[in-house]
Amino acid sequence: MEKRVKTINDSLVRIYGDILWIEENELRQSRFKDLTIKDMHAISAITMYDQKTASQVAKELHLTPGTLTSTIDRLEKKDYVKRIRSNNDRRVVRLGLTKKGRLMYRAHDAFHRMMVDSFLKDVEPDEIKTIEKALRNLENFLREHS
Amino acid sequence: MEKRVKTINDSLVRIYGDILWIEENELRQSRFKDLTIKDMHAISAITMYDQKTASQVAKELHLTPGTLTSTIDRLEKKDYVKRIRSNNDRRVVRLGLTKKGRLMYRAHDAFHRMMVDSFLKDVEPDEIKTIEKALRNLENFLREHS
DNA sequence: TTGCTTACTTTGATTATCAAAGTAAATGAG
DNA sequence: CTCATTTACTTTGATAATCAAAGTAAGCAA
Repeated sequence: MEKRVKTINDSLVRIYGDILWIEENELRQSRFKDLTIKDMHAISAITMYDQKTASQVAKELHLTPGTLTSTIDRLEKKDYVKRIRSNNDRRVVRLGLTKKGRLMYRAHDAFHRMMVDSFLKDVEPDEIKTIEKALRNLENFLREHS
Repeated sequence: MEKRVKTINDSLVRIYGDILWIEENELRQSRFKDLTIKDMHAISAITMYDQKTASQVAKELHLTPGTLTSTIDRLEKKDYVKRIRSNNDRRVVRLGLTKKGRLMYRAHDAFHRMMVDSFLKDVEPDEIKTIEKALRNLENFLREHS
């Protein structure tokens, strides 16, 4: 592998591996000790805003419907998430966050904001375009392969 | 969250979530169907080159010693990895790849190479410096938080 | 020699996950 | 309108990854 490509690859691999682990540690030291990172990412995917359906969230998280059901059971029991039966279609479960869930959501979002801010530290506005281009490239690559 | 930061964050989150899943699918269609992505990442961490110790690999993968032992048991049984008892210190297990393991390693590396190549498509040499800077920033941030 | 430390393995329990079967609501063809 | 089919989710039963803690065996130090 060309050296530059290899360096960037190694960096991406390290970052990828470390992020989950660091998020887990931050979580354990926070007031949300009763959650795993998977729980946190479920809360993050549900979001404060949309009232997505269970199927939508399952797809985003690449989980089977059964697994999502048990994830939601757990988060509902711990009072982070609530199920809202759709009135249009009584089969559909829409998902929302409780007050506690919204607190968690904001805390996680704040951590991500810090992470991205650090990522862009000393990066000039016109350089940001380069980064956005590269990320779009990668997303396109992943889309082609899925 | 500032709009630009939010866009980049969302992009990173999508990429993060999709990569594992896509690697898993590629794997299932390949000649290495008997491996999970976790197995693959263990093989990737062991590398073709270093003969790292079990402890080093466990640390890199953020696994406990016990979990690493069972991972290695599995990969040794499937003939991807071999244990090599150190002669200097008979407690130490050094890890190496078998022929099959090296094949897998190269295949996975090739996929990563494609991914990074796509990431850097249309990115000019001087723009690559920007990307390297941003990745260094992120690695420093993660180091501070671990 | 004896006690302490290190490197790994074993054990037992827990938990996330999936595939497949089940339930209940919506839809559509006749 | 009715019944077969599809859709959206839940339940069930099994499997596998993981961890903490205890165990083993080798090295080290006094």
